[in-house]
Amino acid sequence: MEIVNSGRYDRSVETQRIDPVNCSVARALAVVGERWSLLIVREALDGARRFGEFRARLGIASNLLAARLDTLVAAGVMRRVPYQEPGDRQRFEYHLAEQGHDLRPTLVALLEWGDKYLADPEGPSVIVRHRPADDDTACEEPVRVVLECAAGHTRLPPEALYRAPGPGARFLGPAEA
Amino acid sequence: MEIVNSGRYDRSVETQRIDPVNCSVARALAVVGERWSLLIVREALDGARRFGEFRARLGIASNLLAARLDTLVAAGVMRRVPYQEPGDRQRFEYHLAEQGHDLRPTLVALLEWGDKYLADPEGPSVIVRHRPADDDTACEEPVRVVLECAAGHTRLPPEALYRAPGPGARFLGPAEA
DNA sequence: CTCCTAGGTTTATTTCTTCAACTCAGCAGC
DNA sequence: GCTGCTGAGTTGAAGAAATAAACCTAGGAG
Repeated sequence: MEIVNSGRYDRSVETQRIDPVNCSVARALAVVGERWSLLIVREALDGARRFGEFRARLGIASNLLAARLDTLVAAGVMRRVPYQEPGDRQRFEYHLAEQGHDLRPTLVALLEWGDKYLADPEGPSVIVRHRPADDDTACEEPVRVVLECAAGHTRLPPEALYRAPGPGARFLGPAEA
Repeated sequence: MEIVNSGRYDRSVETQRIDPVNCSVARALAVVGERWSLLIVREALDGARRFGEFRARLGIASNLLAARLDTLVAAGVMRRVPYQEPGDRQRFEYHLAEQGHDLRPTLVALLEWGDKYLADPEGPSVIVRHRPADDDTACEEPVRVVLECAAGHTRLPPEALYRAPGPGARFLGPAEA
């Protein structure tokens, strides 16, 4: 029953535990909802790649960091990439895979929420800005996350949404509302 | 060697634990990063209000549900509201506060990510749609989360962002990037 | 030959989850 | 007025996970 890939426990994508509803939010949380996972991804998005870098930035215990990196690699969020400093042996660093980059909106949303309700009295410690690409204007403006529907209505307020069943819907509970 | 800042981070809620960096993401996760919190908020956004409703939908143990609801109420994400069914004693139900509604973008982002990478073979089980308001067109189109900068550039890809220090920035680690 | 360093393991202790059983207050039926 | 039922929780034991700290390992430097 153990799906162990390289270390002790795994239960990453096959959790069976925290997936009481057939919902992608639950499945996403099964992968990145563990205690340090999103913070690791955040640091990776900010450029961290090496074990010690994550460790120093986050203050996480090394065994937990190792376990979380294993989970994230197994889930395809990060890749384990060998490198070799001149005059040193081969080691590994951890790069974000596409899946990891795609967590950016989630993290921006969380950051925004935290800034709004839990900010430091001095203000936010981090601002996400628009990095100008080659042909783009050099805007550097702060970035926010907005909800937009396929018809083009944008900046929808949270109340303007509702959940509708999709093709994979499965109603297992008694009270469906 | 441990960089963990000794005792300066009690000001927010009761975190104490997962706030190694002065960052709103970490603080947000201290509030809603516990194992069931976001799922509870999701159900609340979908209309759940009563203890038993959350319990039936999520399959969570009742003591944990009670504990999480307490945490969410203490953090201001939900409100505990008395109600009384005719011919029954007073009980409490749990309504989302504004803070809770503002988690919607985070949940949509997570849903989108889960749909992209972990979806059911049959497709997503839930689609978030635009609910038409009174004066609005009845669009009902699916909703996505997009990144938009203050200069109006919208649908930014994840790579187009970078983290810049804000007013409350505090650099405690060695490598700042 | 020993020390240093990055990148981890191992181990012991504390804390959190889970599951199951139990409480509590009011109502309904007998 | 006693029994049982229901929704909303508490309590307690057992297992899993988090934490902290010590330990290991492979190569290079002194």
